[in-house]
Amino acid sequence: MVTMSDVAREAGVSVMTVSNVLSDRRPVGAPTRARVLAAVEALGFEVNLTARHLRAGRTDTVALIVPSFHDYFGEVADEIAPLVEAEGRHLVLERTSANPEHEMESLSVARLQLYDGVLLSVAALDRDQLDRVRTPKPIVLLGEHEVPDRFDHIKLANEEGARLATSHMIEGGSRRILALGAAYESAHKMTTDRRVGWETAHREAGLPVDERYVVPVTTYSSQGAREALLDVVASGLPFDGVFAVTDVIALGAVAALAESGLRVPDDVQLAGFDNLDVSSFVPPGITSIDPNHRGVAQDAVRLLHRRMADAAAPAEHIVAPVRLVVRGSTRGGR
Amino acid sequence: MVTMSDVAREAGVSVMTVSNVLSDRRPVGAPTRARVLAAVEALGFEVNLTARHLRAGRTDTVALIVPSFHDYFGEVADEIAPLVEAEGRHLVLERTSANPEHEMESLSVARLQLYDGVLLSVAALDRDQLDRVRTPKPIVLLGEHEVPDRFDHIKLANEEGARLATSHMIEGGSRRILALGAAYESAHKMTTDRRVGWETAHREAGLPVDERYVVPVTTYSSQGAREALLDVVASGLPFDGVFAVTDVIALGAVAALAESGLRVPDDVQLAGFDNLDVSSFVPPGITSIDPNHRGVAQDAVRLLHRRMADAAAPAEHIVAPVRLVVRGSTRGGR
DNA sequence: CTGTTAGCGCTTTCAG
DNA sequence: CTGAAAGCGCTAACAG
Repeated sequence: MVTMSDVAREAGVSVMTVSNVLSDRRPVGAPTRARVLAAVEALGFEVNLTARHLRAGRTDTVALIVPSFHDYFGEVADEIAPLVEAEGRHLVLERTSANPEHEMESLSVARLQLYDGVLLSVAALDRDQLDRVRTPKPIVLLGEHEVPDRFDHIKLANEEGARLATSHMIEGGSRRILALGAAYESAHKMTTDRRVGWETAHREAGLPVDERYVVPVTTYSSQGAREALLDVVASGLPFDGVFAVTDVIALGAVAALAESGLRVPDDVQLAGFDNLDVSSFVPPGITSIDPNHRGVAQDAVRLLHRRMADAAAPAEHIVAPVRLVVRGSTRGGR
Repeated sequence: MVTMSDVAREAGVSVMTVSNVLSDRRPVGAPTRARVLAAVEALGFEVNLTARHLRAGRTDTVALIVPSFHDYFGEVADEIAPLVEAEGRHLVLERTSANPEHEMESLSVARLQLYDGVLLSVAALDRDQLDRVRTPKPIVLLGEHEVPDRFDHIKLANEEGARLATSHMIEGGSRRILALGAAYESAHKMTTDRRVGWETAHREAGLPVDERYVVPVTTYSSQGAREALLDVVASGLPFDGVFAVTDVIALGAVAALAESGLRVPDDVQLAGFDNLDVSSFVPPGITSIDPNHRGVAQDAVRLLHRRMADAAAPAEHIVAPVRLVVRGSTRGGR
C-alpha cells in the first residue's frame, strides 16, 4: 500500500505538505503542489480514509437507516441522496430488517460513530427503546412512531391523509369503505393513525363507523393485502370502497378486486397512501395521498444539517403536510 | 468519549485484556472477563470502529454499489443483505446515480478501502473505464455490461429471456411485436442484448424483423415508456404485442395501452423482464422473465466470499439462467 | 508557505 | 492466561 510518506519522499516534501495539497486545508505553493500531484500520480496514491476518519473525527458520511431497501424507502432514499451530496458528503444506506433487535444494533453507538449524522427511519422501536439510545451523534428520526421529545422528528399527517382519502370516496358515493391494513392496536402506530382518519371522515359525513370494516393484514405486503381482501369478498361482507393504508397494500387490493370481478371504480372505489410511482401507472390510476417525498427529504436533510451544526439546538418536530391526488380509481377523478 | 483505557483502568486490567474480552480473539479468565464486562457496562463503553478498522485493516463491511436505490436494485439489495449478514458482516448501499463520473468516483480506491468487499452494479461504465479500476479489493461486478476478464461477473441471460418472452407471444398469436425500450446502439448493453433475443424469436418463427418495431425510450422510467408507446399508437403503426425490456417499462406500457383503449391481452399481449413484485399484482398480471433475484444474490455473495478468501482465484463469469413466468397479460396464461 | 511533533483508539507482536 | 511496546496512516496544533 502506498502511503503519504511514500508520496512525500518521492516529491521531496514533508508528509504534512502532501496532506495539505490533497485536502486543501492550507495553501501550498504552486510548484510544490505540482510536484506533490505528480508524485501522487506516479505512485498511484489514494488517501486512506479510515486513517483520516480516525484522526479527523469526521467521516463526511451520512447514513440513512431504513427497515428495508425496497419500495417506499428506496424512493425516499433517491430523493435524499442528492441533497446530502450537495453538501459534499456521502450517503450510505443501512437496513434494520424491521426487526427490533437489529434496529437496536444499528443504533449502537459503535455503528453510529462511523457517520457524521444519521437519518433513522424507525419501524419497530417504541418510545422507550428509543429513549435508551444515548449518543451525542446528530440523529433525525423519520416515521410514524411516537418518539422521545429530545429527538428531531418528521412524520406525515397520517390522520389527515386518511381522512382526505376517505372523505373523497364518501363524496364519490361510497358508503361501506374498508380500511385495509388498518388496526386498532398495532406496533405500527401509522396503521392506527390512519384508521382514526378513516373514522373521522365517517363521523364528519354522519355515517356510522363499523368495526367489521377495519381489515388488518398479516404481512405488510401486496400479497398479504390481496389475501386479506379476498377473504373479505368470500365472507360476503358488502363493501363499495377500499381505503388502503399504503400504496403497497392498495396494489394487492387492485389484484384482489380484479380477481373477484369487481370493477374499479364502478363497483368499488379505491384509494391508497404514499403516492408511489407505481400508483400512477396501474390502470385506472390509483388515487393516493401524496406525502411529498421530496419535501420530506428536504426537511430531513435540513434538520440534520442544523443538528450537526448545533448539537444543542432545540429539537424540532415536523408533521409534513399531505395532499390528495385523484386518479381513476375513485369517482371524481379524470 | 469513553475509551478502552478508561475501561482498563476501571477494571484494573490492561488495555489488551479489554480488547481480548470484547473481540474474543484470545481466551480470558472468567473472573477477569466479568470485571471487564462490568466496567464496560458501568462506563457505557462502545468500541471505536474507526480505530479498529485502521489497526485491523478490516471493516467487516461489504458495500453494494448501485445506480439507484429504488425498484430493481432495492429488491436485489433486500435479497443480498441477509446473506452478507449471515457471515457476520454488515451490508451498506451506496449509489452512483448512473452517472459515469460519479460511478468512477465510487470506484476510487479510497472509497473502496472502507469495505472488505464490494458488489458493484455497473450501469454506465464501459469496459475501458472498468479496466482502469486498479485495486486489490475484492470486487464482484453485477450487470449486463461487458467487463474485463479479470473481474468476477454475474450477468443475466438477456438474449435468452427476451427470446423466451417474444416466442411466447408469437405462439399466442402476436405477429407485430414492439420491442419497447430496446435499442440498436446504446450505452446500456442490456437493451441491445434483449433486442437481439427479440429478433431471434422472430427468425425462429420465420417472421420478418421490422426495425420500426424497435422503440427506444428516452428515459428508462415508466413515464418515458408510457410516452413512447402513446407516440407509437398515435403514429398508426399497427401492433398486437409489446415486449418491454424491463418491468418498469412494462408498467408504463400498461398505462399507455389502457389510455389508448387497447385491451390486454385481447388486443395486445404484453411481456416484461425482471419479474418485479408489482408485475404479479397489476391486473391482469404481467408476464415477465424471472431473473431469479435470490439465486443471483446467492451467486454474488458466493463469488465475493471466494474472492475475499483467495485474491488469486481465477475470475468467474456467470450467466444466470432466467425463466418465463406466464400471467394474464399474454394468451396461454391462466 | 512548509515542517515537526504528537497522538486519534485500537490490535498485532513479542514477552512473560 | 495477561501485559508492554509499537504503530496502523493520517491531520491538528504549534513552530519556523
